[in-house]
Amino acid sequence: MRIGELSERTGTPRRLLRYYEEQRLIVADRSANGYRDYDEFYVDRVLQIRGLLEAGLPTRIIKQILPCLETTRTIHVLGATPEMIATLEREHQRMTERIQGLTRNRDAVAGYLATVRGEGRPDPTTPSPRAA
Amino acid sequence: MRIGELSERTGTPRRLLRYYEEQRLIVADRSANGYRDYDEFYVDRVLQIRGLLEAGLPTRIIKQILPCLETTRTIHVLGATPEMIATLEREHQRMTERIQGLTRNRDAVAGYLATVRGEGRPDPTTPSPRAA
DNA sequence: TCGAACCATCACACCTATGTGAAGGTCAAC
DNA sequence: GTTGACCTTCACATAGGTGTGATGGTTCGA
Repeated sequence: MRIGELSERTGTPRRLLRYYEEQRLIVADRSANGYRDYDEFYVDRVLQIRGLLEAGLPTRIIKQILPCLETTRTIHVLGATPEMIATLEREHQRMTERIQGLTRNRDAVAGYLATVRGEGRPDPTTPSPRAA
Repeated sequence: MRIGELSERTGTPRRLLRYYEEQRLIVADRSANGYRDYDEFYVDRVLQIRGLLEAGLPTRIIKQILPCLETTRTIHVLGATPEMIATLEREHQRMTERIQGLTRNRDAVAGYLATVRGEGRPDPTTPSPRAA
């Protein structure tokens, strides 16, 4: 498929698809006329990239962890250099910390919401933790 | 305490403390000589801000949710406007999605690590999902 | 009274992920 | 064969979180 279709199917501006390519997160074949030609595969891949970006990882790191996250679930064990494994371990660690921090803060927000919603007479649409 | 101490105790560059103030995430008293004067309280507060930034929230949003997250755990129920509650609900939702996305990807990385570490013979320190 | 170590403001610079538009090639349909 | 919808590259712009340095005031100890 060409860039327009990939853009539409992933909800990603063409500009960004070119950017991801520039950052070497994806690689596009070229048809005779120079147009980018994407395999079906890239729909998932782009979605995954966006998910990781959304999660706060920089393209630099995403580039490193992507090869391990084949959407086909065929894990690429081959070619795992020690440096790469170290990077992954570090990043795994960071992701975990991030998740914890986010969770803590989200729960704090949730607690606050429960309180203000309850404000004496509990809101039936949103059971508060203690009201449950 | 002055900015230097707060900086050191929170591991945050002075520059950023001033930036957070500019963004109105924190407010500093001023002593007679014009120096910023921080209450003990701000150590926690700054740490919290950094946690939220680290989690990917922009200062704009952090500013809104901070008043609900008093570290003293004295929840500020007063002055919760409907707009603010709506923002919080939206943000709570986004945080949850973020956590899910992050978790999914982290687990994928973990799975990969478990595989390459075990490379045939499973690594006892990292139980693989199916081995468990 | 001098120097070191603080503090202040201001301002320019950077990086990353984006937006946006210009200038031009390709191709299918009318 | 021209129009319109695609595609290309190039390039400048913006926003948010930071880095860094210039320039100068305050405080304190030697």
